Amino acid sequence: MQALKGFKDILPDEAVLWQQVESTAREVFRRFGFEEIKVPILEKTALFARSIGEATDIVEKEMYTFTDRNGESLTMRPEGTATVLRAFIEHAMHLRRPINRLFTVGPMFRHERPQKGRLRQFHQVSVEALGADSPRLDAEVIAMAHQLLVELGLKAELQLNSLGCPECRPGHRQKLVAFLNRHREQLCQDCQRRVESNPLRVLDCKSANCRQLNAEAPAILDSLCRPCEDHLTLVRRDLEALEVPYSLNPFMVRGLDYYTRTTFELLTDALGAQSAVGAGGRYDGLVRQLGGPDLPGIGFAMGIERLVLLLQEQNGTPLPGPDLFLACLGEPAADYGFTLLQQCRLAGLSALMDVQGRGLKSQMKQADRLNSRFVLIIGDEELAAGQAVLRNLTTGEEHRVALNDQLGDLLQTVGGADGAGT
RNA sequence: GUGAGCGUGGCUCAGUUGGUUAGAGCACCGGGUUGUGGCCCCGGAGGUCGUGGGUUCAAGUCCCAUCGCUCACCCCA
Repeated sequence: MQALKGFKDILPDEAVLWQQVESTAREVFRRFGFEEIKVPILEKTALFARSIGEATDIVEKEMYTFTDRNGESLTMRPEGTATVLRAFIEHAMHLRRPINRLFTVGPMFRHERPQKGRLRQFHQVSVEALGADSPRLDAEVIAMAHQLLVELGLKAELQLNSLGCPECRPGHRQKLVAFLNRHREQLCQDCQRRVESNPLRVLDCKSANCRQLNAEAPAILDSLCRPCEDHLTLVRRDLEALEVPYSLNPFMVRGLDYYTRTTFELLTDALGAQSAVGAGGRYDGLVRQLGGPDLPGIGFAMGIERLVLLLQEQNGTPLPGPDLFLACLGEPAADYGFTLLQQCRLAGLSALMDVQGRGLKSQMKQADRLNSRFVLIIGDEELAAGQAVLRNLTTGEEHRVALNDQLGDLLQTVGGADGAGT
């Protein structure tokens, strides 16, 4: 038996990095006033079809969709925004406060061919700011995404674009399709197909020919209506004021249909073909489209696997070991040690001892392999004397501590050292 | 869905033109030190060579099929 293709076990060495990503995200988001919301991973299929777009690849061929015992079509969420918005609408959260700043963390599912940094079950931290169309909110959200990467010690390039709105986008699309059709023979196979299915995607093509042609293609930025243009200008002004570095990429496109105006991606060159560690944008018509009030919103998602891969490439973080290992010699000492072990744990220490009756040398070796900070050696003599030998495995220093009910010496030394030297 | 590469102990890999009991390093266990870890030395355990079939006196090695993994395309976090 083995895990399904594209599904992965996260072993302890790697789980440590996940904890680092998640706790850093929670801390940064907290400072920006974002609150956690926990939502189901299973929804009615229609929710995703309506929000992401019927004609997108995700909906057409990548969703884990099945019929449940009641005959209803259900889908394992392929992204986070639709679900959070459903919850937002269902609980009338817009009445709770004027702007809801929400985030959620958890698994997403897409039936794609697995690749480096891309799994069928992957995990995202997903952020949504709902209730205002102010460009300042865009800047705030983008700055927060940027800050999370900074605090994880990761470098990524922030690219910004605007996709316009229902007012100006159709005009641009028309101009673009006309242009592409005029130069159809110069496009690659894929792009010839894209002209029909998703003309914007042509702008994002990596083939040299297409890129060259794209440089002359009508840019969305030139077709923006006045309000959209002003919006972008103000977002840029705020990002500059906050000293968040970015570059404008007029060719950036999003895979989901619901985006309007501001879109952005956080890109790295360290993950092979999977260059995006995070991406997001504004989705002003989406809440209404899902049957809620006509409220604007902006959000982004970061891929946890991709962040962890980046962390792994940067440092080799050793697993933190226990605070204390009890090395006991003989049964009386082991019996005493076992109760002492419990006292240590109740007092807040991470503590372990051998349960297989092994020799001292072997126990010392175990303690070393576990990366334990201290070892307390207890034999018959120590029991009789009411004193045990406490050895610091980092420095090799030893001294005797009293074995009494208070454990004062022991807790002060081990607890007080607070991870130093490990 | 398309293309390419790779499957040998827990991990990383070696294995000559097919030729005896399939090796190494790391990790694991024991001993050298019967009460002291890391370094060193000695020993041990652990492998249906992904799976099935075929060719051959003989297959880890050649052929076919199949499964799995990886990378890339598509698309995307």
